[in-house]
Amino acid sequence: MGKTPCCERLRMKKGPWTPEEDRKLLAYIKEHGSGSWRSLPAKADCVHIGLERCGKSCRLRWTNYLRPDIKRGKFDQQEEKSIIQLHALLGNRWSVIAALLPKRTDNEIKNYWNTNLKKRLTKMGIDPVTHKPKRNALGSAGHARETANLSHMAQWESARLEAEARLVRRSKLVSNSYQSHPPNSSRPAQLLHQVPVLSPPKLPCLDVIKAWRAVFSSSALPSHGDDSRANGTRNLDGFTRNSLVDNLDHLFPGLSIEMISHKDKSSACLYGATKQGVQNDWKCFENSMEFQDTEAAFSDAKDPFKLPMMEGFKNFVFDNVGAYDLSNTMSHLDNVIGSCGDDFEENRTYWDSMLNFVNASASGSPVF
DNA sequence: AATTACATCAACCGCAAAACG
DNA sequence: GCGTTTTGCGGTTGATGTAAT
Repeated sequence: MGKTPCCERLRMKKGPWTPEEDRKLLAYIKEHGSGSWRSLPAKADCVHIGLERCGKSCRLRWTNYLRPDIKRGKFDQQEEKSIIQLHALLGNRWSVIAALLPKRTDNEIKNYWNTNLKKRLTKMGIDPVTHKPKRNALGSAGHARETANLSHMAQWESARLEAEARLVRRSKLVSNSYQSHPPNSSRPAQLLHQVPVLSPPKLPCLDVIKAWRAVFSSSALPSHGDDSRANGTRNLDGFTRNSLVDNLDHLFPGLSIEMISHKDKSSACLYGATKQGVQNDWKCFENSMEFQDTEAAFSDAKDPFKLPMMEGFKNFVFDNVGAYDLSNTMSHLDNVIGSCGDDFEENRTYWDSMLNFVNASASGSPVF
């Protein structure tokens, strides 16, 4: 490598962008689209429109500042929480984190982490790299086991998150292409085949920590001794809330699911979306309910589908996803159970403490 | 009011991977 | 298949704003 930076090589302008430059770049993108920076940079195009910036600088300005779908300003509590949680799982993989935080750029998240969140965690005696209390850094045998298992969890979840991020990115690509090339335009037909068709305007949110906690908080996983698990013939009613979500998410990458129970609000919501046939048509399922006692309702492992919302979701799955191989579900479930293993309590405690300190800090702590 | 220290964030840099010719 | 160029990412810098002294 060791190439001369394009800005220097082409004697392009550097430094802060002026409103006039922004206007010119926006005008260019409006006319040509934002898909290909290859066609925009430094050669004749930028100069031609009076923008003496290299393509790299243009792309950066667009992706981090000018893009219309960027949310600017202060991060709210939920976003802070998500950043901390995702960083605990993914480390400094800002692009993946940004893909899971709608409307925020990786640069913005990275800045916010470095200037704000990292310091807060340090002040609280929590190592911002490991996300563990510093006094436990040298830890015990139990800690080693916890770390090993957490690492395993992180790898597993990380792979899934990256896949999710790829989907989001591809969906944005489709969205951009759609803007640049409306259906009746001369958009190359090739692109339509290359890029999987996803819903441009809305992808379901996936809160990974909630998913994690759902797995590790579940008292509803079927027991190993459950005979019906072996035959692979029983229907969805045999599965519990958490294993259903977990398995559907893995078996059907196109089906995104979020299911949350809010203890304090005594409510729950379930969200799912799946692609319909060969059309650009996504079908969504969304349902929420109020309960007298959510905890009791969801901890009833024996008959979770008495809940009407679950009944509705089950029908949604059968109607829109169709037949699938239950034996895969079974083997995956075995893996889930296996990975939970003996460290179940330790992991649950870890994530609970993560959430607790964020929640506690948000309400009155001098640090937050 | 002036100076200094600290915080913020847009923008740059270098690198690696992907795409191109 | 290979060299070159472009793209995307994470780390870092430095200009600017704000608070403290």
